[in-house]
Formats: sequence, C-alpha cells, structure tokens
Amino acid sequence: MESPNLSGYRRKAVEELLQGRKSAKELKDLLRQTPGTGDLVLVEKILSSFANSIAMLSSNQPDEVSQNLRIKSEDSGDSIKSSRRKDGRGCYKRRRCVDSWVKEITSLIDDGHSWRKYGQKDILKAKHPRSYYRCTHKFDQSCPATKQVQQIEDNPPKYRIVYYGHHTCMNLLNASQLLLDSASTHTDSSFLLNFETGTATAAATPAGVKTQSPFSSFSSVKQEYKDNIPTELITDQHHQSSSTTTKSDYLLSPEITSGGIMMLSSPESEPPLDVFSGVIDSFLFDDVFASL
DNA sequence: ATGATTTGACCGTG
DNA sequence: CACGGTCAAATCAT
Repeated sequence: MESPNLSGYRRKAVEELLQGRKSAKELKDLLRQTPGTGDLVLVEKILSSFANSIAMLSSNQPDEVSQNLRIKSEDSGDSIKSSRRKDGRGCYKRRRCVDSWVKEITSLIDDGHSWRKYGQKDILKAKHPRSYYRCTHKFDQSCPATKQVQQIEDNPPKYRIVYYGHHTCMNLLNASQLLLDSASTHTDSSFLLNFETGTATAAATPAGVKTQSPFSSFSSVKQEYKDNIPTELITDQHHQSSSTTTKSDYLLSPEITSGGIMMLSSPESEPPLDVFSGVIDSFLFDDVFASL
C-alpha cells in the first residue's frame, strides 16, 4: 500500500515511539501483576498516545485505501461562498469540504463515538429515510464529525453510513475502558476479536441495556440500533472530497483505522474507531514499522 | 431537570 | 422549484 518511504526523521520518530510504547507495555504488565500499585488506565492512555503518534507518522496518503471513492466532490470548500447568513439559520454550509467515507454494514454497530441525531429526511427514491447525526461533543469540544445513516436494503438489512469530518473530541473515558478491555484479551485473540471487544466498551452502557453483544453499548444512538445484532461490516469506502486533507487530521479519527493502520492486517473493512491504539496490538505496529 | 429525539421549517445549491 | 442538510421548538426519556 501507500507510503513508499517515510523520511528519515519520521522513521526515527516512529522508532522512538515504538520504544516508548514498548516500555509502557512493560509497565502495564507490571502493574497488572501487582494490582493496586498504579493506575492501569493511565498506562493505557500513555499507550494510546504512543499508538496515535505512531499511526499519524505512519499514515500517508488518502488514497492508500484501495476502495477509496471520491464522493461527488464537487467543490472543495468554496461553494460556501458569499452570502453567509447572519443569524441562526442558514449559516450552515450545505456542502462539506471535509473528508468523508462510506461504510455499508448489515447491522448498526457502535463505532465508539457518541452521536446525537439532529435530523431525518426522506430521500428521493429511497425507501428509507436518512438520519443525520453529529458528534455529541460538537459544542463542548467543537468536534466537527457527523454521519448519515440510511438503510439501503431490507432483508437482509443493509445500512450505509457516511462519515464526515474527523473527531477531534477526546473520548478518554471510553478509550481507557476500551483499552482495558482489549488488554485483557490481547495475548491470543485475533485482530478482529480485539477490535470488537474494543468497540464493545467504547461507549458508556446504561446498565442492564442489551448486554451480551460486544457491540451492545450505545450511549446516544439508542433507538437507531436497538434491535440489531451486531455483525460484520461489508464495505468501507473512503472519500476525499477535498484536497485540503492534512495528515494531522488522522488524530483520533475513525479512518485511521480503516484507511490506514487497519489496512495492514485487514484489507477488508472495519468499523471506525477513534481510540484504536489499544485495540491494534503490537503485531500491527510491528507491521507498520516493518513497512517503513 | 436535563439531555436526546422527533419533526417541520428554513436555507443553499443545482 | 426540488432536493437535501441543518436548525430548533416540541416532545420524549431518564
């Protein structure tokens, strides 16, 4: 795939980070063996930071994802020209000048983020309405991420989810839980298993609500997913609607998993997950490193 | 009481 | 003007 070669300093940086990550892991193991001596969550956060950094340095091209499509990317941000409305309504942009990527899934799964529905529309020629979601932290953390969910097939049900923008919000609570969870199984579990486990705990679960399934926890998008049994993803198509994409955008964004790192071990598709660091285990990063 | 969802109106684009 | 994305008041859920 991508990244013909990273420049020397990046390679060095990754090398350095891998070293740090290794140490952090050792510390984690140590703490696990002697409970009460420290905060595992903290270590997981550290690991997460390492992983994020490594991933950012390692990820390159938007088009490293073979399945990338270009969303009818008309404009790149200037269609929102002139007439900005002054107050309240109408001040939104219709076209996104941000990255977008599509997933088609057979069941609505938790992607690890908390979403808030802000609209629903009947779409022309579509059997099912389209739901619009924005990140719960849109206002408190100015997180620009949004997504659209629409059922495109009946039976078996199939949903298309279009993600727009990258999460800039910190979901550390979820993250650490996720990491802890994956840590407990990380020795022998498969990549997928890790991933699912991580996703499972990514959102705060109201006690007693649809447990069992690793994907059972939905903090905010409840009705949307309530009676779906999480299964697998079918496709994952990335879009780059704008040339303004910057690598730094990948921090804590879902596509880093599906478009970047994830691709290393799973050319298929994976649900987006911002806090992938603890989920993607060492072998993955070793792969990354090996490809440098 | 607070936060999430629903739903019709509003608005920009084509 | 139709369409689709967003807003925000009303409503619902916790």
